[in-house]
Amino acid sequence: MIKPDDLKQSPILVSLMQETRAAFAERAFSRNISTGTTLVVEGMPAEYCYFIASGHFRVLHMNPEGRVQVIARLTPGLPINLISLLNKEKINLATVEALTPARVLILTTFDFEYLLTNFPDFSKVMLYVFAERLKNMTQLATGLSLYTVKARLARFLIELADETSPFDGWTQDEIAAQIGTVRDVVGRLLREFENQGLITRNRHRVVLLDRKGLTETANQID
Amino acid sequence: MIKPDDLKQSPILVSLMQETRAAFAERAFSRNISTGTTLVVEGMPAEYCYFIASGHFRVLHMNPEGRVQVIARLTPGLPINLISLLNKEKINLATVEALTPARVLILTTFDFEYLLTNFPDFSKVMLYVFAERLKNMTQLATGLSLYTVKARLARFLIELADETSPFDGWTQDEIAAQIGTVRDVVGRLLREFENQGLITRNRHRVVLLDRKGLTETANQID
DNA sequence: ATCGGCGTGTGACTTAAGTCGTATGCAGGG
DNA sequence: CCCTGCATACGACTTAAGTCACACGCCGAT
Repeated sequence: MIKPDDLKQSPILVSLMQETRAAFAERAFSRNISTGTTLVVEGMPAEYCYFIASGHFRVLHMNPEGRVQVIARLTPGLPINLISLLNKEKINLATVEALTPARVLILTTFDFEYLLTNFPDFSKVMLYVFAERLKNMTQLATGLSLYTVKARLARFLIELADETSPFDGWTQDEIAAQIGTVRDVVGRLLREFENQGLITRNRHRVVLLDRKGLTETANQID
Repeated sequence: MIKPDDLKQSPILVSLMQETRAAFAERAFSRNISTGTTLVVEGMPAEYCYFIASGHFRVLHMNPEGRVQVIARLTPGLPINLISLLNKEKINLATVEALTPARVLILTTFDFEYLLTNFPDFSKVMLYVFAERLKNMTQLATGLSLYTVKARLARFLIELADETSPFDGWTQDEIAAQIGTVRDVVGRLLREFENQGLITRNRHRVVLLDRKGLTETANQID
């Protein structure tokens, strides 16, 4: 059983009205997730949506070859699989995996729709969340199309450095899946950046040395 | 002055409640747009949002080189620039151009937010619109990252053939901007498809000959 | 009819990025 | 301690895709 006040932990749900949180808490149940668990599988019928109580997730697509593109990384508070529920086919549109131990609050499709229709502030908050995600997706798409891998990696490193809660499970494979390339290329470019004195690396952790220089390569087109 | 019943023309706004449409009509004003007009400029302060009464638009990004990536094509009923208004920086996140003569209904930021807070069905409808767009954006991004230009073009042609209201202003440049490549490459591949007997072309119009064959190349990874 | 602009056709060349093979290094479990 | 499994390092090779140069054809405006 979930207590309404527990939901105040969530940076998203906290902005709901008291009664909305109560209705949410009444219907949701919670579940613990261990690292690496696949919470949602693309192509399967969509039955639930989730709200992250704690932990990190990644949303991804895979092509027939097995190459992966990460669509989004989700942090506590954010919803999972809403879009699948809102699309009338009700099929999971992407795969979602836990990157850390995590806990999620689960709603059935039915309860989710109930909240949506009866608690206006709920759908309004979701709208803001979607706007944010749409912005990120746009950046991802335009990055992939209009900038080189080098520029995308430079951007990624800068954003990473600015992150408030640094996640440090970044393997080269992870980075590659994030910026839309393969491991080998990431390795090569990191070496190149290191030789140029833009970064240093010790123990799988990248440290920016020359932020301005990196910003330049992030905008380079040649 | 806009009459509430006019809004029933819009495939999106028609699903609002009578009173919501009335409130919308009371606040919106309308404007005619000629082909090629840039309605929204990326980077400028976001002051209005728009709802398409008639006509087609494209949403795009441009890199410093001038290469263009189309993010979305918008048809009657769909909103324009909502995401920019919902993001707290209130800066236009992309550029929007009219592809045909068009008419739009305009709301100020203030009125938009007013409708959002006071008419729950309004925000709920927008949520569905966003879900759809998020789905499209995801497809765009994963296509760019995980599939070849050839596969993307094949997909594009198939979708185009399935379109209900065929838009026929498709130059090779337009197609290129849509699928994330350049004119030359589109031309080359169309020729190749034609030689393989997958399509024919007469007078700037592409006709599918072998849908199954095209579907195959759409999924090819080699 | 002539002109000029736009969209297109087409080959030759360049290059960013992906692929492959093999080597090294570190870390945890038995 | 030694395996075994992951993550990384790095050079050689391949290729998809972008770039360049130039020619052609169509259409609307003068």
